[in-house]
Amino acid sequence: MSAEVSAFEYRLYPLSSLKSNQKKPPTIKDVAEKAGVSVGTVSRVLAKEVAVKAALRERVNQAMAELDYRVNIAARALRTNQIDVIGLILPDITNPFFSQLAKSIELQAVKRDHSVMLASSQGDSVIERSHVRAFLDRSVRGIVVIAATDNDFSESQSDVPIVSLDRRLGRYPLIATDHERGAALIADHLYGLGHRHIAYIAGPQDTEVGRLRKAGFVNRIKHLSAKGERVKLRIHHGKFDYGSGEQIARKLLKTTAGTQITAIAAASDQLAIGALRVARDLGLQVPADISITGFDDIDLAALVVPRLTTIRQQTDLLAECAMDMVFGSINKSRIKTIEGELVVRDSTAEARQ
Amino acid sequence: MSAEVSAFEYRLYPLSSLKSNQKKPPTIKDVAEKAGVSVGTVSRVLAKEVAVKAALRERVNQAMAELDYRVNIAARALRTNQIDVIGLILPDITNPFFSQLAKSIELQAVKRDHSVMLASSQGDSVIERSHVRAFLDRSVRGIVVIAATDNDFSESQSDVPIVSLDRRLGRYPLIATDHERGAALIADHLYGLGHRHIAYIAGPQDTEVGRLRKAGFVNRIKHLSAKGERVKLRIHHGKFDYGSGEQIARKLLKTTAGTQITAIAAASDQLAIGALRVARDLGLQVPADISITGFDDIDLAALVVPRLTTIRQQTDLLAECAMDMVFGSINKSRIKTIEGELVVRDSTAEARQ
DNA sequence: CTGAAAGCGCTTACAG
DNA sequence: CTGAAAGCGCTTACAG
Repeated sequence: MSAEVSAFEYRLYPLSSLKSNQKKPPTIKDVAEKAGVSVGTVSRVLAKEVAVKAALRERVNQAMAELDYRVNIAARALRTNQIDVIGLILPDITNPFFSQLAKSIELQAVKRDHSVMLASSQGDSVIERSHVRAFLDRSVRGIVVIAATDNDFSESQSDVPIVSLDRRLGRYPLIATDHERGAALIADHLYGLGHRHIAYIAGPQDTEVGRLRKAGFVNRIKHLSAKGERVKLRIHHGKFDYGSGEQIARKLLKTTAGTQITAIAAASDQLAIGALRVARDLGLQVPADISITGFDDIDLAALVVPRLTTIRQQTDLLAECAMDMVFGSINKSRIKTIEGELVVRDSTAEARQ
Repeated sequence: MSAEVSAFEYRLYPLSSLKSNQKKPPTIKDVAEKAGVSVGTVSRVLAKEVAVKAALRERVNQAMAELDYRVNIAARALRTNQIDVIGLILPDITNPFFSQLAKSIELQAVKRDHSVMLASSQGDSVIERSHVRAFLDRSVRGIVVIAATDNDFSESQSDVPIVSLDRRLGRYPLIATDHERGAALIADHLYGLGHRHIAYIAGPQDTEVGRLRKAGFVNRIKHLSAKGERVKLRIHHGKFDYGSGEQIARKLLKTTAGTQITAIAAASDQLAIGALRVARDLGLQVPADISITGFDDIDLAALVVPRLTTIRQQTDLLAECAMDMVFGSINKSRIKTIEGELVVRDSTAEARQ
């Protein structure tokens, strides 16, 4: 009895149909049959080749519509060694600036009928390297990487275009904001407001970004110092995150030397926001007692209290240039620089006396 | 003369080698030859099948190492109708809570040797739908979606597991925080601090999350009202973003009724942070004059001034459960709920008299 | 346990 | 302009 039941059930749901109880999706062959043409012709219609007679094209399109045909991407990839995917590698999607960049990249990719694969390096260039290889294995159309750290990374010669964005990867082309000049704009701004005791919270010096922003700021301050009033500049180093900002600002503002400081220039908005929070904790008014500046202009910069004076990076433009370079000619230039823009908000004011 | 030169150049760089001047990557066939076995055996070693003699396995592994062999993913995908990719669809990667979730998902995927493809729906369920189809076309291993809005979405029956995370997609299984209970915890907290004039800033009511959090909060307040002191509750509706919080709080606090309010409970941290900023603009001290609460516990919640009292969502656990469900048995439960946790920080205090 | 062979669904020279 | 056919690099019954 029980055997009978189970046999009956088996008849109803044979194993093969359990695993996939929908019919197999139609292939190019089905379309060809239905339209009464060869598979080659279907493929040509698919590829939007012009050299197909309108009548045939029409029949093929109709057949595809009727069958709800969808091209098999794996088969195409196997033939062409290429898929419509852009690989994006970044240190941490949680970083608001990177997530803005990721959004822009995705937008650009969709605009070109591509998808994006996302991989986090967690700031580790070994992981980063393995992600690059993995993307290459997948025959992606191109790879965009926001590099973890400086390194001499270089994959064995490959057809796949690799470009770095914001933070340089090895000798690959780079699209980035002019960090040096942006930092100089901040220096000018603070100097113009009469600040002569300034602390600079630098980003990590094992990244080009960190070094460039610091150099841009410091050199500009030196320049101004040389031809005008002298500036006392203290420099501290951290990462780019909130925590570093908090930690460094706390240490800084508690020293006696720290009490003389009238402005803190931070190498990133996150650092600046961390500093903002410390200032508040210590009962300092921003900007009345102390001015604070950032870099990046993440969404949050306009929302913190007080709103942050910073350098705006044009993420949309950066992403667009990166993708242009991926899809563009072979003759890629080494580096493409985008201007940052000084955005003056409420966190800076004239230096207190 | 010029013809000669060009012929010479052509000889040096025939077109085919210009396009790809690296040698073709080795295939399973090359490995088989080198190891002196059949391609079938190589494939079996690749698949880590145990039923391969150690001696052969050894030879194959050696050959693969020497040739630096890498499996062709497209070919495998064509055969198996499956790739080691998880599709992740979310409304906006820029939303800090979603980006935290995305990070956790990617971590989980890597742990299972999968990659993630990212697609933004921009809160539009038509785009969302097309992304689902696109992922299905790619034969991804599974799809995780943070739904744009409520809708009765349902793809034609498919082998590919689809699960929704945080925000429900159609009738697909959902992994989410217990929003209702979380909101009730906030209600208890505020009531316990003596707040009797409360404003609730609700999230969009065309999302289940928005409705559940509101219901959880409102019902709990009603319950407390019924058996204790009465609470005056005002409800306003917005989106989940900073801007809505700012806008609603501003309107709210400027009314005469608004001045009686001693607490604002917001349906998200972003709304709460927007409200925080308005309170500050209007010269209100938080929490002395007014308490403000959020929901999510994004990184930022612990960094704003004052630090935000909120409900912590366990993003790692949410992501893990979602991936367990993707990779898990066929017998998926409709819904899996994770507890939220009340995190009391500095933005709430006893109600002013 | 292993090999020979079929076949996944496309694209693309090659003829005509 | 179109068709017939080869082949991309794998996996997997099927024998043995």
